Parts: sequence; C-alpha cells; structure tokens
Amino acid sequence: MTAEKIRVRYAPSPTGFPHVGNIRTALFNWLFARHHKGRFIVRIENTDVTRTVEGAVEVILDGLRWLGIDWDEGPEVGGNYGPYFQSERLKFYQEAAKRLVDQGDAYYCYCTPQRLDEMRAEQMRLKQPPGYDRQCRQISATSHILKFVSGSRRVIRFRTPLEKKTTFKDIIRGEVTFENAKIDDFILLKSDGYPTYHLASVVDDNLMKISHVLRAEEWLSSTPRHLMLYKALDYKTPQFAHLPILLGTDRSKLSKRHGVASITEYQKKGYLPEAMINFLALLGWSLDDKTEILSRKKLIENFSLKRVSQTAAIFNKDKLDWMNGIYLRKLHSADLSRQIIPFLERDLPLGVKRPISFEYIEKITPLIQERIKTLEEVTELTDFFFANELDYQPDLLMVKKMNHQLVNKALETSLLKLRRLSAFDEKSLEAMLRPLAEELELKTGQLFGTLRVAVTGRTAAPPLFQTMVVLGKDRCISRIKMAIAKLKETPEETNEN
RNA sequence: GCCCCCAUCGUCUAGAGGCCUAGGACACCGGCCUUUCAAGCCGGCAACAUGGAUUCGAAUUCCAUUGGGGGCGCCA
Repeated sequence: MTAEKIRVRYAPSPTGFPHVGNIRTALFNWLFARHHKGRFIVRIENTDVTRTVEGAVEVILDGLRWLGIDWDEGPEVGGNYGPYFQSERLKFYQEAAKRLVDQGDAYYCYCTPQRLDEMRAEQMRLKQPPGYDRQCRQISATSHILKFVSGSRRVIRFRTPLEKKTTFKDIIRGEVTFENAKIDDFILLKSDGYPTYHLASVVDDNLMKISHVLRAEEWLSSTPRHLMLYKALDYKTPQFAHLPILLGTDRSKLSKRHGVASITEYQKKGYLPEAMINFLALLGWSLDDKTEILSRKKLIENFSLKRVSQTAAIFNKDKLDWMNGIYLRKLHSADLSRQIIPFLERDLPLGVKRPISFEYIEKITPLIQERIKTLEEVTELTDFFFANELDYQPDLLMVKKMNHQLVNKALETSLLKLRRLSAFDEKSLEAMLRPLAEELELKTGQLFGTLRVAVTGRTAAPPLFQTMVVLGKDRCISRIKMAIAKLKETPEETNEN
C-alpha cells in the first residue's frame, strides 16, 4: 500500500443522531487513514429527501469534532474532490445512470410503488424471496417512447447479469461469493432524479479516488451489486473491509431503540472523548492480549485491519464506565475542575449562584476525582457543598448502634470543641476528633459517621476532615447545630437501633 | 422463505497445530487498606456450541449440524 494513495471516507446520512456504531466506523476509517498517512474524507449522503433531518449534519460533525476525529476533505473544509454533499452531485449520478442505460446495463422501469408492494406481499405469501420480478427489463423501444411521452414516472434499474457468480476478497472476511441470479434488478436512480445509495456511493468512491471502503458488515450483502456497477462503469474497484457490527444487549443491531446510543448522549453524560475513543477502538480491534488503555497516539501507531475481528460486538457500558474513570483520574486537577463546572452549572438547583467559582471547585475536585465515573455524577456527589440547608432523615445520624442520647452528646461535644479550634485544617481536625471519639467511648467510625451525616447529609461522602475544611468552620458549625435541632424533632424511643 | 457473515468466560478479547491443566480486561464474589464511599492492591468464580474428519497431536485445518447476526426498499 503506497502511503499517499490511501483514501478512506466516512459517509453518514443525515437522518438522525449518529449512534456509537456509526461513530465506531468513522473511528476505524480515521485510524486507518492516520496510521497510513492517508486522507480521511467525510461525505454526506443526503440522497433521501424525505428522510433528511434538519440539523443532523451539524450534530454529526460536532460529534466527530468532540472526539477529535478530524477530516481532511469534506463539509466546511472542502477539498479537491467536492462537493461533499451528494445532493450537490446529482449530475454525476444522472450521467452515470444514463450511460448505463445507453450501454444496455440498465433500463427504465415504470412499475408503480403500489405494484411493487403487491408483488412483494405476494412473494412473501408464497414464501419466496422478495425481489423485483424484472417486468420492465424487456420492454421494447417503442413502448418506452410511448410511456415516456405519456408522462409515466420511471426509475432506472440495473440489468443484473442472470448468470455466473461475483466473488471478491474482503480484507477482514476473506473470499466471499454470491450468485448473480440471486441479486435482483436494483434501482439506481429514483423517480425524483436522486440516486440510491448503490449508485451514489460507487460513483463518488470512484470520483473521490477512495482506495479502501471500510464500512459496517450490514453492507456485505450489497457489495456484489457495487462490484457489478464498478465493472459496468469500468471503474477501478477499491478494496473492501466489512467491519463487525455493534449489537445492543439484546443482540440485535444497535439502534435508537437501545436507549443511549447517540454519541451526543455520551457527551452530555460526561464521558471524556479520550475514553470514548479508546473504548470504541477496542470494540472489534485489539492490540494484543493485555493492553486496554491506549492513547490516541498509540491507537494511530498500532491500528491495523489485520487485527480487526470478524465477530459482532456488544456495547458493554460497564467497561466504558470503568475506562472513563481511569481517564478521569488521570486528569490534572485544574483540568478536571474546568470540565466539571459546566456540568454543575447545568445540573445544580437553580438556587445556586452562577457562575460557579473556579477556586471553590479547585478545592472540591481532589475529593471526588477518584470517586466518579462520569462528569455528570459530580453534581449529586457534591451538591451539599452548594446547599444552604441539608435535607436528610435524622435517623441517619445514628450510626452503628448509636442511640439518641449518644448522638446528641457527640454532636454537642464536637460543636463545643470545634468552636474553640483556631486552626481549621485537616491536621488539627484529626488531632481533635480522634481523641474525642475515645473520650466519648465511641468508635471513630461512629463519631466520624455521625459528623459526616451532620455535615454532608449523607452516609457516603468524601473523607470527613477534607470535606469539613472545604466547607469551612462556620458552615460546619451551623450544620452541626442543624443536626442537633433535627435530632430533637425525632422521638427518642424509636431510635434504638 | 432465500442469500451472506459469524461462533473462546455473562460482556470485550488474546490465541494463526504442540508454548493452553486456554491469557488479559470489565462485571461479579472474597480479602487487605480504611472514618463512610470510592480508588488501589491481592485472590476467586467463569469459556474453546455440538458431531464427524485430517493429524502422532487441534480452540487453532476441513465438513456437517445447531445457534446468533446481517441483508433481501424509488432507506442508507
């Protein structure tokens, strides 16, 4: 493979949000291009006027940008083989279709959608393979003229050879053979003058000098059609590699039905692009028998189609979460703080003042960095740092077999001592509170547990002393007072656990 | 129904005839650490779909069967 000749493309159709399977295909194309110092091209396949979704192109491009998948040619950046929107390339497809008709490799078909529907229904009823019955394949020249003059809508179909086989070598799957007779006369040009995928992709891949077509396995069975087109149009065929598809947990092809499948959703939930890339790369590709964490650079360095597996993979969210946690922990504190703020500002109660202070977050970040798997989780983990009043069940204060009286005493004593504490740092807090536990004849876990609830409103939180330092003396004192008050509201007898 | 692809722990995977009493990771279960929760460390559970064939020897090759997936649109 000559380096400068490698040209691959990602060809999404703007019919909705790009799901992770789709993005994985983009990633593999991109990695392949970058590894071989080739070109990565984005081409928008908007040949279905009825299904095009407004704004979808932007969402797709934003998704790529977010992941750091940059393209050398395509929307916004242009290139020498544009335009990169198929809707702007209609003349190429129409020309090619016309040429095929002239050559006798394609023909006009006047069958109505209704007739085709009925035909298919009948075929299904008879348990026959659905497919065009080739009614218009033999129409005489005069009938053509008559129909054309009468204004009948028509499409152009490919005149599929009825004999022989089509064989090709897939880079990932090896030799694959189809019988031509099993392939029906598929449509090349629709009645609205737009091409179908088959025609458009073949024409464009040729014009854009695509060297390798890396696409999902779902395209495998239409590859012989494409090969026939390449041949009929006398184009040089690219190499094909059909990537294993991504499955949902129900083992069916990943789609919107499987919940959070859109790449945008992962961004919103606070996954890091680096983690996403790393995880996606490992879905169908591996470096060796142990490496899991790979930087973008390493991925590019090592990516190879030889190590792409042939088996469909199920998207395993647990592993993604784990991996995202790894990347989150690797971040510098300041960097993490910066990334956290937008999530807090989005999710914290409206009562919390914006903008949120970076200096304040800088203090909180170290307390949660090893406790989060996604950025989105930060809010619920830290909201007590922003709340004025804590809302919790008073019996939470009763940690590990403590009773009402004990808790009260613990809180009162702590309050007293805390007030007298001059230096409010981790060290002094520990120096004061550890002996206090002993003095109260409580286990450290009991005293600290109670204080934790008093100060944070929950039983699981970041380490107590650090948390208290971040909250500051005043807030700790007032929260302990609140706890004492809360305790008074609850009847003693019921708290004998 | 027809065509095509695929088949190692629950999941992602390593394995290209002897290195495999099958390795790693996630999840799960124990333990350690510990003021809770995490993180970290240590340990455990857990797989070559089945049947033939080739071979001195098969997870690895071949053939069936079974299972799963994909495709069969004026969608991509």
